[in-house]
Amino acid sequence: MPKVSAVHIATRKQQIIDASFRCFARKGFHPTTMHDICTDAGLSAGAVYRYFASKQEIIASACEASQEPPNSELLANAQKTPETKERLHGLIDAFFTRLEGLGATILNRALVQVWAEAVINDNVRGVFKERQAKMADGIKEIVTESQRRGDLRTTLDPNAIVQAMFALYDGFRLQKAIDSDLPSEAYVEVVKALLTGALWTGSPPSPTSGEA
Amino acid sequence: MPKVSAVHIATRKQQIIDASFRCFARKGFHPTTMHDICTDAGLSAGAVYRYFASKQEIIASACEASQEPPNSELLANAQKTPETKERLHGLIDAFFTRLEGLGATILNRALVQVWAEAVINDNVRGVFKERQAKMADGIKEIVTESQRRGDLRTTLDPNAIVQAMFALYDGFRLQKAIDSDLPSEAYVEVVKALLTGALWTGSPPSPTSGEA
Amino acid sequence: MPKVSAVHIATRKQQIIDASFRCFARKGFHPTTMHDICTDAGLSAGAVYRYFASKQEIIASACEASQEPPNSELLANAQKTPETKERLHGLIDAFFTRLEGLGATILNRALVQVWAEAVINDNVRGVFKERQAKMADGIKEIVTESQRRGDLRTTLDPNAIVQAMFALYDGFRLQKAIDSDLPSEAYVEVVKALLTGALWTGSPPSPTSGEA
Amino acid sequence: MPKVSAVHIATRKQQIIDASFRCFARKGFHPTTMHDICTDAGLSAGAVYRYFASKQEIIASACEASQEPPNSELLANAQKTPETKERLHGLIDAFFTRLEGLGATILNRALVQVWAEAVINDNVRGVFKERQAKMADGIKEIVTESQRRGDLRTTLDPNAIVQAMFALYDGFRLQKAIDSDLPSEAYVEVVKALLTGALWTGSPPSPTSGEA
DNA sequence: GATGAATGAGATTTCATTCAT
DNA sequence: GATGAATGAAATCTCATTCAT
Repeated sequence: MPKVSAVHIATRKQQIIDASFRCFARKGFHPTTMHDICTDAGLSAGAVYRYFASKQEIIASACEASQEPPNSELLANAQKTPETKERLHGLIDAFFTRLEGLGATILNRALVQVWAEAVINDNVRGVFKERQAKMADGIKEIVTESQRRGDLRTTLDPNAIVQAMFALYDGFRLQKAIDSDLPSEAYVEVVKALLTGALWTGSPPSPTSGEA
Repeated sequence: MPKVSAVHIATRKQQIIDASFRCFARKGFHPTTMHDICTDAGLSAGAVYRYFASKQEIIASACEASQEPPNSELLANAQKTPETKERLHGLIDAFFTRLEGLGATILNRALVQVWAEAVINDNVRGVFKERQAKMADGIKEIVTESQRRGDLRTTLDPNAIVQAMFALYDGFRLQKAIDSDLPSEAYVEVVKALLTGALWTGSPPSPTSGEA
Repeated sequence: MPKVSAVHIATRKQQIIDASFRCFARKGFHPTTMHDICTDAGLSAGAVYRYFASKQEIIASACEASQEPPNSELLANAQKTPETKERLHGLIDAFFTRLEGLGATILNRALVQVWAEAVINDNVRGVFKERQAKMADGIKEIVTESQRRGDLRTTLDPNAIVQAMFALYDGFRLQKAIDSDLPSEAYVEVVKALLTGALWTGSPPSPTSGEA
Repeated sequence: MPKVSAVHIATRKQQIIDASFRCFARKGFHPTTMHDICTDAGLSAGAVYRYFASKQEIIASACEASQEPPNSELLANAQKTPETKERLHGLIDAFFTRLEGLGATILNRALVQVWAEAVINDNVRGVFKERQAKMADGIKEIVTESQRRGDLRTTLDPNAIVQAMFALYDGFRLQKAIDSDLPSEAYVEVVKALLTGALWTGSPPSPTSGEA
């Protein structure tokens, strides 16, 4: 019985989280009512409250769920690729490929709501920073490895490089959240070019350039 | 009398917008109550409603106010600088310098709320896209001019380059909204390096690289 | 479940309409607060709003409920009486008998509020005129039949005669709304006398009298 | 100075009462705001409050003003007419002639509001009943005189006859308040006929008819 | 387990009234 | 005297949450 129950509970919880995602992407966290979620999930208020103690708990669960699943696999794949340039391009493709497909718009829109909530809600911010830090660590390894190889300039702060990579990713998700029809291909090319020196075709940097 | 009145009205409106900004940055649009705004502005409910017809109107005004003022001056300055690299660096400095100072944290946090609202609110989204487009146009001129000069690769879509520049800016503002202590210097260096070919120190791109 | 629900809903709606009637008779539509209605109905605000979407909807429902139920039965009874005089007396008795009893004062007072609302509110006026017209049609048949028989002067406009009958009824209800102790008997006698030629005992009308 | 002041005060008061009348006829007492009245009167809130202590006072004044001015003259005129039938017809004409003209619709509509207020407001009801009683007294004299002359049946309660006369008047005003286009002529003919035995053309009443 | 009617605190908004200028 | 900005109590309505069935 506990086994069956556990599966049932997980199913119901997922059903509710899925519904809340759709609602949050459509109306944001606070304008979404419990009634909205119940209707979208096809459950009664009483049923929903059996699985989540409060709306806050649903918001927290949705925030957690909104973040990338542990991408150790992604990084492991990247590390299999020997050449730095191919490795970075592969990483970029892996991330941006996620932004295609039907569920991506809902995910992007919900993510922007999560950001807004992280700004004002200590708990959500805590979870958010933790996940972000974990992901950053994985990327940072790749960056410092690339610096060690002499493919990325060593005078630049590897943390800041990672921040820029996140910015290029999140900034684009924001743009897609607001305009879901935005195509990705040209943007991905630019990101690849930025990270592997293929944008700038002017005079090469002076030896000390970039050392502020 | 009209003179006095007009000034008075403008003052009060600004007072209310300022208060609402602080509230919105702290709690987000929807959890902020009119009571919060009244208290923060030091006015009674009736007084606030003399200047704004509804909470929605205050939100809309705050959204408009949150966006960069028309930065024609910024662009004009950039265009005075002859060399492309200096020009881009100047532009980057101009934008990121704004992110320092006391009000910047409030502005960044409020901006993330504006993004979240733009995702779910047609009116706010409309205003947002319009302003964004206007700013993008200015930047795009600089990008295409740089491509014409042969300083930026012409096979890359200038619109996508502008998108990447926005992403590098907005993505960082998001990070500062969530962690206001984040220092800017190292990040700015990376952005400059990215745009002027100073990050990548590995093998140069093959002639056809970047042509997807 | 639908059966139980339907009965339950009807019961609750009636409970709320009854309470609102008492409140409206006591304080009028606009000075009556939702709190008054909730208290009088013994329900919470939320419960009341489950059955009526707004105060306006309660007012509209009360206005409809305040009007005489379709009195086809009344008219059918009248038409069974062969003699015109008896027929009119029966009709008068039927109408005025309604004005006795406990609920009548509340009904009269609420009705005056409905009149006031009909004057200023297009929707209420529409419903009011429609019901009034339906009732007038029934009475008019009796009047024209009486004229055909030669019992009522044919030179008088039957519509105007019906209007006068309504006036004698509504005008008295107004008086009872303001002074609920007013006795009905003497008044009813006068109405009967007016309609069946028993008031005037002076010289008979000249043949052309009444032809303006 | 006191003389000038007195005139000024009276002028202003009248200006405010006139404005409030228009507002009350349009929206009813309670939905009318002080702002409505100020705007319609072309005065500021402060100015209005110099002449009336509260909205209630304006309502009370409007209620008083809404009632027929002491119609001693009307009655005196009637009493100059020797014959009962002419006398009653003259009285009826005098009353109903007032219902023509531009201001009459506003007056009728406002009057219905006054009735509604009289039902729920002790002060207004008091004033209303007093005025009503005064007017009734005058009419009653004419009725009893007519009974003494043998023109109206003496077995009918003179008070009830007066009530019926009021009902015929007020009931019609109600109808005109709701439908201002309603013509008066046919109705006036019916009222004259009712009161002077010209409606009923059937069998005469039995000697004891009307004695309940 | 599931339901959905009921609760009631709290949100937005209005408006009669005051008072400094 | 006149103005109209400001006040703040109170009204309408919503919605997260509970609990009897």
